[in-house]
Amino acid sequence: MKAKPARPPAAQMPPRLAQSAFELFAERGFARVNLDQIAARAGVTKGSLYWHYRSKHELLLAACNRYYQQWHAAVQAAIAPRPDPLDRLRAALEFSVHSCVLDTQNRMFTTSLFLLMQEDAGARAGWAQFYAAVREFYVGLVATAQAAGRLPPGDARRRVDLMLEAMEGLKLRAGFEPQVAQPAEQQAILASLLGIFQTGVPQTMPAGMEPATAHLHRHPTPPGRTQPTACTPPSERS
Amino acid sequence: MKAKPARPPAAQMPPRLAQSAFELFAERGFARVNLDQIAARAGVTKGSLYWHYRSKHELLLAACNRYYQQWHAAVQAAIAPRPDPLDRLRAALEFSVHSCVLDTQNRMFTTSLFLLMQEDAGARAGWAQFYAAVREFYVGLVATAQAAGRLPPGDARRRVDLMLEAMEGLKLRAGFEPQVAQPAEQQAILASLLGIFQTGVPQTMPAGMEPATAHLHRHPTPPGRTQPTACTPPSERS
DNA sequence: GTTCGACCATACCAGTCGGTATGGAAAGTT
DNA sequence: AACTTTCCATACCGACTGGTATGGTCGAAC
Repeated sequence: MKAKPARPPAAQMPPRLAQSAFELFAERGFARVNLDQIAARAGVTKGSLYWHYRSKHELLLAACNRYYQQWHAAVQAAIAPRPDPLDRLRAALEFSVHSCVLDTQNRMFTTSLFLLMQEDAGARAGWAQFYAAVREFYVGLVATAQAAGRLPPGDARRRVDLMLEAMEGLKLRAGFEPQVAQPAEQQAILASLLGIFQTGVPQTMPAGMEPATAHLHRHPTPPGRTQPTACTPPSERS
Repeated sequence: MKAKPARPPAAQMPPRLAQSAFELFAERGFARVNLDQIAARAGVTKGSLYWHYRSKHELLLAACNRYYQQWHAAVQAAIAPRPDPLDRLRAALEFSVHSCVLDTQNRMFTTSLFLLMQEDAGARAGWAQFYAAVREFYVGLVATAQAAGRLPPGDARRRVDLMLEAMEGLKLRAGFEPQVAQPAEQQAILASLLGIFQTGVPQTMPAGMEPATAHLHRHPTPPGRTQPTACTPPSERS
């Protein structure tokens, strides 16, 4: 029996702190987390934190690494059991959509990180490296599926870029339109994303080939409601 | 000659404060702007600011309205001279891509706003209203072009959603991959976005129809570099 | 057992920021 | 002119935060 708690080996302190930082940043955002909270969750105090990390900013970069590693492990696990190339792509997309739409920690952390990127070159570089890795991952999936004849040929990299942009935008949209989290909507979004790869070269329609039924399709939005009312102007006081 | 500066009419004070807030939020982000700076840019002091606005948060909503109005005016001006439906859509997309990729104020402001949305229902509701207005605007453009036979038929709303998500993701990506701001790249991205609307119903390719030339398409990424190295772990100190 | 360095806690500092209290000037009303 | 309302400036408070100074503890080497 050991009377004293026997403090944990110091070697695992940096990862523990990084994990605490990641969790808290993901829960409240970078600006709303202070160092005392991060240290407390890791079981130490701020003084110890500063022994392992130079600043709050350095802790953020460590938290980014946790995020990268966790994403990579999760998506690899999601596609591992699938042998078919198109199935692997679909599984990866399904996992990504699901996590973008439901995982609020993911949303909060990346949003917070994007804000910091605006003024922090280190965070920019780190994310750019992560994005490049994700892109290569998806390009590999798409190219394999194309080579296997499960997808029509086309510029895989450019389509992956479009898909990843839509994925990131979807994550933001899920923050204020929660209905995209419904299973049916998720499936429809997944189909849209998959459609990016399933289409051939887009056929451009020249001017002048107006169909006879054109007059049947009416402008679906009443012209009077086109102005964005936005939120109510808060300038008037009671 | 008037000796005194003759203070401006109070009626225009709320818009001036909202504009100052918008500019500063767009330059530095919500958390890094204080009320003294906002008041100073509007030519008053914090005490006066609090006469017109109840809190920093209320000022944020007012700044949102400025953003909404400015976006709407700018995009309307961009498409006004175009009579052809497809041209109007293209012009709107070109304007949006251009502003997403180059306008760092736009990027900073919306990113900051997205972070606040995570915990502020008011900001969420305001943005949702703005997003709905933008979506209806684009759905109108697309439906008109479809009715005129300049675009193939298809679910306009769902395609607009996909396009808007990609647009928002593009804005984020432009923050850490500045090469997307190059004109040629902008054009390519514009083509990708337009392609969302120019494609018909995506043709699903069933399994087993492997083309004879499948072995010619090689995996374009060397398999050894698939692992994301991410940023260097900052846990080790010198 | 002494020493030394890695590791951690306590206390504290210097600065910042949102928000308030208060009084005075300008403009309108009677 | 006297009075009220609207609008704005000054001064200030209280809470919080990133970062530091300093001293203590524990284990291992000698």
